[in-house]
Amino acid sequence: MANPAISTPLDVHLTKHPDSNRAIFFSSPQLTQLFPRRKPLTISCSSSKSPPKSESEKPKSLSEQLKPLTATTLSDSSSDNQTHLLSKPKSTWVNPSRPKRSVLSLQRQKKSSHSHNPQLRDLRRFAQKLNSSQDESEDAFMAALEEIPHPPSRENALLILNSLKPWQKTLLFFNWVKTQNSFPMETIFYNVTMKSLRFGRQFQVIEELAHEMISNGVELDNITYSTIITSAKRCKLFDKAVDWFEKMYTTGVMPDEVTYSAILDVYAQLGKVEEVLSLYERGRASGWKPDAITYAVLGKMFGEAGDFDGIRYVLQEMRSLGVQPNVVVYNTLLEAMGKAGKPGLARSLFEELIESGLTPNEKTLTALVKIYGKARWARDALELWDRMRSNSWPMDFILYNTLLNMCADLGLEEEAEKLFAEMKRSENSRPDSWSYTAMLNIYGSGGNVEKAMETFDEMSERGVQLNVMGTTCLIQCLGKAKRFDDIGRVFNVAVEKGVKPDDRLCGCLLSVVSLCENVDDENKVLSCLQQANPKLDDLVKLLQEEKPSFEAIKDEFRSVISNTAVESRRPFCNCLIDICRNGGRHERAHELLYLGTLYGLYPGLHNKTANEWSLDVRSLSVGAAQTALEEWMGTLYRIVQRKEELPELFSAQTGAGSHKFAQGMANSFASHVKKLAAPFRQCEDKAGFFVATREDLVSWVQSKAPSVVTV
DNA sequence: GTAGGGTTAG
Repeated sequence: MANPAISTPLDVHLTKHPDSNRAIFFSSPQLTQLFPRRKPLTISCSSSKSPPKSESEKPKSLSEQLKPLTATTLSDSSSDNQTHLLSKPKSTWVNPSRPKRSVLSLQRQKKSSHSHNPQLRDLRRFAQKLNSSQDESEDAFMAALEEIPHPPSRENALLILNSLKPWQKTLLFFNWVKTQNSFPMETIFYNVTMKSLRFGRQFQVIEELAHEMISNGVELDNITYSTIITSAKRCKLFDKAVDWFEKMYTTGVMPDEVTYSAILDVYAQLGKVEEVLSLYERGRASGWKPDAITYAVLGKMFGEAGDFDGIRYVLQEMRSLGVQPNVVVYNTLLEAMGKAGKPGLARSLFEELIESGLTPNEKTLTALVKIYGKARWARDALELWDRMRSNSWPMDFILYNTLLNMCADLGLEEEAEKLFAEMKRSENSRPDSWSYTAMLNIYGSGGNVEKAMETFDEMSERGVQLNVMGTTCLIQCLGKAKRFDDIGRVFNVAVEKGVKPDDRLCGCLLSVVSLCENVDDENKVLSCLQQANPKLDDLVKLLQEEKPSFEAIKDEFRSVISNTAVESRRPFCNCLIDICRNGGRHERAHELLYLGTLYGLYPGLHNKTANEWSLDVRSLSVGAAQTALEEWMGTLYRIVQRKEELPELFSAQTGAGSHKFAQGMANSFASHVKKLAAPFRQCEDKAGFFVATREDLVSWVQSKAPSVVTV
């Protein structure tokens, strides 16, 4: 029976794009030729058709105009009004003789400038007093209001309203001013109050105020609408944000660029890329020259989608319009490059930022450090680190922690220790739970069990909260050192401190089970697993029994796997296979590999072309890889015997392991190949790549008894 | 937090 949870697609091969392109965007038009054009978007604009005269003269509401764009979208490619948005941004769909109706006002709403208030200091101080009052009750606040130093004139009231927080106090003051009846409540009072409510994520109250404005005939302006829209956005009420955006058109208020880019961000966060682009294009066609913030919104959207072509498009648009990115835009685009897997282009973009005379901030550097760490670009990471110090670029504790994580990614233990000590000495960047976790990760993956345990003890002494990732790193490290008693202790401390075991921790316990050499140790670890995930523990015990039928295993396996986070499913299966092999249950290991394959945990394990069949075991554990090799050799043996057609070349890939601490998968695989006397040879120029020719394979089959290769 | 839009960590 198909289990929907099991058929969830797995992201198996985290394809890396090891680009090292140093081309700089704003100065290299050739770069555009290196990449394929983005798939053109098609758009059907009902409003761009030539409508009958009478209808074209009738003003169409902007909401109506936008509808085909935002709601019915852009899929109707049969329309002859289709436009290739991205490949031809300034295309012919705007008929100059009949200019399209504007979708936004090119003039940004002006803010009133307030004149100097001689009572400013008094009023500020009074507002501070209201803010800092310990008694949060309404009565206390109302009593404190009695002491207002000057009468609440329009200007005075506005000044106080602007300085109040949190939102409860702002709202109380706003309502109090209303009861004073000294002057009519204008839009600006609502706007200021709504802003405070937005900090408190009080969308419902904001909406009530908006309705009050409507019923009292107070004008809602662009500032009101943009505040409402961004409040809804912050509360993830995207439907509400869109509703209010449409409401402004129907009530005849034209958005300016601030409101417009706010709504672009709403659609961007909804992942509605095509809608964002059509709105963007409509704005452009109205004569809008977007500012850097708009491009930050677009850049982030493409980054979230991992859409490198889209990021490139953003850069091209900015360049062609002469919009100079600011640091925030660069930061967003750097993040986006990271998510699109383009470390080389991120590096170029960073150099461009420097050349443009901007100074990177903490977020810039955090983004880049993270990218270099994940790409395992040690040289670039260390070079960047040097530059950070020599230029005294700003640091904060997130950047410190990101640097520590980078050290973990690159296996830079000494550098991490220096950094960690520096954090301890610092004023504002004391090591927190993240920092300690990074250290546990570094010591754990480096196999430095003594220091990992010292770190663990230090955390207890300093009252730093242990989290599930730290626990996992520690247990993994203790497992490799075969310190099974300590595993039980660490596990119990973690649970006592409120750590909730997740699937990664269970996978880690499972991998430790596979390292145990006797039943005593195994039971120590299994008792942890029993607490963390009883069903998984049951499955391990079932696999160790003599009797269970394949059907029984299949049922239990499916039940466990379907309740497991997608990214932990393959690791679970790998460990279960290892446990079976270690216990001498090879047949059961083959059954598990079969089940894993059946449930889609090993896509891409086998690849066939006319000339080459290959086995890719890079995402398997050592035991699972051996099982897969045996299985494959058995299959090939039978195919040779049946004299079926074979390709010229056979290959197996173990990967060379770019990580400093990566297990020697290639070595184990090589020795297993030798044990089977299989005809695979590791390529001298390509580590982790094994090949055999058809001739090798056929002569090997002819020289072997079936029992050698079949399990 | 100068009435409104955009950016940092397993």
